Amino acid sequence: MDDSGAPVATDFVREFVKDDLREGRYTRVCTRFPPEPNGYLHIGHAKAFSIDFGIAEEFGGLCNLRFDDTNPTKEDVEYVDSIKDDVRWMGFDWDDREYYASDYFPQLYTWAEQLITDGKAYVCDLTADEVAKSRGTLTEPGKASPYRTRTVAENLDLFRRMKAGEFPDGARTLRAKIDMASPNINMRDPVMYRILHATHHRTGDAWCIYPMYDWAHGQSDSIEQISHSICTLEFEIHRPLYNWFVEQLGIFHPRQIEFARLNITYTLMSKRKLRRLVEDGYVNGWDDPRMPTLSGLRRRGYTPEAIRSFCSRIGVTKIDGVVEIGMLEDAVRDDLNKRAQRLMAVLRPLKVVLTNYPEGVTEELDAVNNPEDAAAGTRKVPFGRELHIEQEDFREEPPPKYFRLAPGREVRLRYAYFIRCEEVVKDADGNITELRCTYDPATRGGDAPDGRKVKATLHWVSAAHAVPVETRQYDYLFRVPNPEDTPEGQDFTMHLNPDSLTVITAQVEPFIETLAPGMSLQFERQGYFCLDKDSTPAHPVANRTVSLRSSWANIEKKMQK
RNA sequence: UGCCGGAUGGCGCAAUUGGCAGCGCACCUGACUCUGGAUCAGGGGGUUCCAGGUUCGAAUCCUGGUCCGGCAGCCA
Repeated sequence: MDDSGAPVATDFVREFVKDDLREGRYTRVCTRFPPEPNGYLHIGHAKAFSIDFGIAEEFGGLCNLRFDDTNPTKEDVEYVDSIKDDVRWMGFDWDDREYYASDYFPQLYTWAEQLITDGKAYVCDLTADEVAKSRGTLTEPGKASPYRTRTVAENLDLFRRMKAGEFPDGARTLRAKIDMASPNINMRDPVMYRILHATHHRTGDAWCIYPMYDWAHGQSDSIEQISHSICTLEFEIHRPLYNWFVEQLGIFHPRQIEFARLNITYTLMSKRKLRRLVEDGYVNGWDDPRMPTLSGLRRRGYTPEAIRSFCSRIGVTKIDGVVEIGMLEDAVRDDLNKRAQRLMAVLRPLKVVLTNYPEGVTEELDAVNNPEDAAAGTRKVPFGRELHIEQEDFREEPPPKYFRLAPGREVRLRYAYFIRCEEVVKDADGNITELRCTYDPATRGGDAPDGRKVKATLHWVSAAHAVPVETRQYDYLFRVPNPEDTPEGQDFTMHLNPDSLTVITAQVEPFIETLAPGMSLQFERQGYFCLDKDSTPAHPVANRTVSLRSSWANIEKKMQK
């Protein structure tokens, strides 16, 4: 139970940790988030580090940030910087415990020599192709490398010369001597070191041999005294290998627990494929608001609270499933509803002239900033004779259940007056260009003293005061729930949604000019927006985070069927 | 065909470890409302993968099967 008496969410990982503590396998909890700096973090990583940091915090332990930077050909400081920004933005703190697997290269090297000395590792001269062939298959055992029986002295000598740079890339590897017949292919003498004459973003040219992930990861955890090494399902089959290494070395033994990675409909969660979208120009960078990256979601207007809430709602299991994107959208709406500054913005303007309203007069009307938060106060909205309303808020021939404006009908303009549509003005082609309406001065503020009701309240903006704002309306990046499902010979790009971005210049009440970029907004009756980083006072730009729920949209959809 | 793992309403998860299968999202109905939003009240939807077994009683234990995912990088 927490302070409110509500049960604290638990899951199988937390239960394991609890058991370990109770049974004394570990005396304190230490976890880590171990990204490779080869791309930007996405919401799947947010799930992972919410578990890592969350569990550490709940059990009074610590969570380290460690960069698994063992492959210099794919990594870059740009990525380490973005990763730190994203984790911090999400509200997690690793204090000074910022570690790098590359810091452990010397220790790893020493341990490798120890395994050689113990006869548990050897230098192999087979090519990559030959290793692949001799590894066997899923159903047949592998064949021993002809170099498997080299003497300790020869192995040591060769390994030192590998390190000294005497051999070209790929010429030799250091391999663990385990079991070529193991049913677990990871145990068939896995490669520990490869020769790579590449400059590392941190260690420069100090090394020309680099540890494989499988050799580096478990020992890195061990060095940091990680009690619970929480990772995704695909590493489950590697666990016996990690255990083997720490046992041979006789060092601290972390417990690895695997959970299912996050999948969400209508998007992708693979760093490789996301990079492809960026590099081939399908999106405008890693922080494109259509991307499921944390930087993209941030720019889109998602808040850390919304993402954390989503992560806790989806839970942690070993079931490899797919979360409907509606869950994520519900989490942002829920959060933004409580915090977003309300504004009126007309996306597709329809001119309204109030024929009985004096010309050249401007009134200032009071509007509530956030009905969910009285502390947010009110603001003034200018009102005049000529207004814009939303095109879709008028129908010359209203269908059943359509409550909005129509000829002869009366509706309320939010925070303003009741108006009645008296005349529809059309151009030569029959397009509606203007509505001529009358207003009822007695309804100022939005209430009728005689108690009469209207069925609809419309948002509006004064034509004389409207500020043009570029709005970017985003739709799903893919047209299908599972973009990875493609016919033979095709790839996920075939499912890209050509309409994932629609730019519309909206007419917005002038209050928007006082707001800072990044602030959460709601354009009433439309959706949640936030001011983009491209926004300037002269040219405001707003991204649509997510539309508002709309029961009218559902009714319309059903009527079409 | 080998090994590892998984299976509970459409989706995500629970079920005090053998005791009336619940919750969130989605969906539907109604109330309320100056956002067709929010809120509130209610509703539909389950062969708990299948078949046997143990038991007064099985989502849970046992046996056998089915289906799905992962693993054959000098990637992580």
